[in-house]
Amino acid sequence: MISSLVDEKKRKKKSLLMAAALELFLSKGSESTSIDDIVRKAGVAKGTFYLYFHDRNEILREIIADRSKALVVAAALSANLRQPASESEGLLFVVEELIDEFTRQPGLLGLIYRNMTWGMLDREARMENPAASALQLLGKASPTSPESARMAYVVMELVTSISYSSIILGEPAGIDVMKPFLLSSIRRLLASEEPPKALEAIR
Amino acid sequence: MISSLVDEKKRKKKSLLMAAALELFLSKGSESTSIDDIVRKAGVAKGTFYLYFHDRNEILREIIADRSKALVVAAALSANLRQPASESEGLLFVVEELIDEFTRQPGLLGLIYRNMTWGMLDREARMENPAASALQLLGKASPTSPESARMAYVVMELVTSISYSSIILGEPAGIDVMKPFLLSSIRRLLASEEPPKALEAIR
Amino acid sequence: MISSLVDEKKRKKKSLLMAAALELFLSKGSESTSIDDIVRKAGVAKGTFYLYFHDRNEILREIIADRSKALVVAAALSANLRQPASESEGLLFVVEELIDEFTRQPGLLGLIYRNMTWGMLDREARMENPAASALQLLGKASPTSPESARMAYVVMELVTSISYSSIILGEPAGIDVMKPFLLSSIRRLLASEEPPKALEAIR
Amino acid sequence: MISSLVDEKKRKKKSLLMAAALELFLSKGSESTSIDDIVRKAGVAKGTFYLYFHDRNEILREIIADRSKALVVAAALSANLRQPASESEGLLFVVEELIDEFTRQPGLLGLIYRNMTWGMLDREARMENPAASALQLLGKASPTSPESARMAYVVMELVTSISYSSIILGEPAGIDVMKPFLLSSIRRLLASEEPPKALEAIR
DNA sequence: GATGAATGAGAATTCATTCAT
DNA sequence: AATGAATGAATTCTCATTCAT
Repeated sequence: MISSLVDEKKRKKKSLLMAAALELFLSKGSESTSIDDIVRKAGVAKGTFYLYFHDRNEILREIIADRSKALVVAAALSANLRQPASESEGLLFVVEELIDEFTRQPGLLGLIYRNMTWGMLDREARMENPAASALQLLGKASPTSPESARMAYVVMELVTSISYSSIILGEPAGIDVMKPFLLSSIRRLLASEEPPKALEAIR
Repeated sequence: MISSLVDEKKRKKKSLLMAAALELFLSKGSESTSIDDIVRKAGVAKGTFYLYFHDRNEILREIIADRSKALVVAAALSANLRQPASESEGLLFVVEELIDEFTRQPGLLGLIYRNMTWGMLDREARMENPAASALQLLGKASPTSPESARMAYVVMELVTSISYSSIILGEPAGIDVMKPFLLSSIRRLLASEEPPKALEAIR
Repeated sequence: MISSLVDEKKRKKKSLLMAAALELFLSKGSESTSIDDIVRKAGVAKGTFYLYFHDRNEILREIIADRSKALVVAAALSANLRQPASESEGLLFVVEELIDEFTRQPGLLGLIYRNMTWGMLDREARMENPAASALQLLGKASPTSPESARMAYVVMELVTSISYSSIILGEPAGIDVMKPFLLSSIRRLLASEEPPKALEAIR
Repeated sequence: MISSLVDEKKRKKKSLLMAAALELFLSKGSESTSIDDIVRKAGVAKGTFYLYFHDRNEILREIIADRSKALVVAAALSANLRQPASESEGLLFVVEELIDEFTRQPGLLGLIYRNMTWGMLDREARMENPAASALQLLGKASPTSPESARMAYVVMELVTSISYSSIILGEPAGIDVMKPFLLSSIRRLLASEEPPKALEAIR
């Protein structure tokens, strides 16, 4: 009872710090955000920060793991609503939702791109693979073979890095141009893995 | 001319600084290399640094542009020796050489991955596209369509990011596993862009 | 009585804290032991510390007084077993036992040397003089004259400081070399106090 | 020429810092003197401190080595003026001068006592022994045997620790009482080492 | 009495940048 | 052009102490 109240408070303070840090990371970049900035924004004392995090990297890692997970979960849920007919189609829907989300939150994309690896998410979520989380959430089984797990990883990396260069840098073209290009590329990548019929279905 | 001698000297000191900085960036990371470290290693005074570079980011950018270019040039030359039969095959050869070079120089890969974008190289080299430089060096024309320029860009991003996660982080598998996987994926990506014959030729 | 039970409990928690602190002081030095370290080791809350001690110096002083007293008591008891024939011989035996104990517990020596003075012990024990405690415990009377009280004090200081430099620093030689040297020096110091003639001669 | 001017300036700045630090160490103790205090008093920027010293301990060590040496040199010179007839008498004169100097500068005594060992001075001065420095300065040879070197060391420790407890703490009596007591004790210590004649000479 | 989350002053240290020589 | 001593703002991190529960 009592302890749960205290625990509640503690969780809140941690969230408070993470929220403040996220906002600053997005607005001025994680590099140029000092712990001083974070505690000032969170309205707590400097020492309090160190009660919850060992150093700036720790809060950064936690935020990225948290946000990435939320991102994938949201994308997977949205994808699911579209009732994909196959594993490939599911992944494709997830990719599309991710691109849209990155477009809406370019700051988050910038934060994630430079500081995360999809492997983090796996470890965090105890999943075999980042795309796997999406697929699991889609109610589908995890990728059936190491081969397709690798393909999912490659797809996720491709989406992230092209989204980054396209949305943030406008290279080699804007996201409006790159999105269909990316989707068709991924379709092609996944195609040969599936029997011709399924391939047709996706297209 | 006297002025050319002076220019020569200036260029030498600049190179000296860049060489020292590169070595340090590779061994201890660009983040934790101070200007003090650089000038000490180069054996020049602190003030001298500011005669040639505005700040640490400038020397970092210059080094990355320089090394990336060298990387692509070397890969393109090696690829050329293998006498590719088509544009696609040429790009594929370049990719293979790049992966090998990244494997030999993981430090350089780490430096480049976090701090460059292939767009930098384009601007620097006044080329439309990173792969374009490779292709130009191969004596082929620049990518014939915007479509294929985009594809080249996508391929380069894919190679860099998967090389990074594979070689540096071992995710989702070692480079020995990922290299063939990556090459076949890229082959598939490029395939549909070419007429069936060319496709055959590459395989 | 209830109050005595409470007192008992209080004393227990205090001892618990002192034991934890002693262990830490010996292993990492008093300077680098924080109150946090102490309470963590003792398994009590931070606030509890302040219920029993005003600050870190207070617990340090108490520990040193406590340990020094124990040291002298033990040395005196051991010395007593050897049935010294005179006050001088008694002191000499105490000295020898002290050196042996310091050799066995160099950590304690380090703690004591930098932070105590034999006067502390006197005040604590309400004795006129540190050696006095030894002598009293030996069942002998307190030093008979201020003169011999001073001599006892000088002897104790000499033993402590030479034990410290010899055992901890190895200067000017190891304790195996310095112990006999020290004992013979002290014998010489005490000698002349006894036979009237010699005493006169010196004065 | 030019470089010597710069060197001169550098030495001056270092001395400036050491002088400021010494004054603060004497007035508020080395423990509670921050680097901030030192640079403020010296009137230089904080970074300047780190140009000359690695940390607070380094400046403390340098100051103590410097002051101890000055102390011994001064004592030895004064002792020399009194034209000692023997090695023992020379050491005795040095001791007396040291006691007087400690009496005049109790702050310095406090600083030295807690933080130095006579061995430091030896190493610093490349002398075999602290007392040796005194004797060397007296124009006498270094202690002739390891035995007498040890005795000199013991004497120096004894003087320092008794001066400390007497002058700073008033234990077991004031320095006016302890000085003659200490001198006669030391005389007794040294006595038996010398042939009767020399003994006479000292008296 | 006991707890431990919260505090915030303060200490050490780094480092890009300037500028007199 | 070249030097390198000096700067001081900025940052990280520690820790004794308080106080509401």
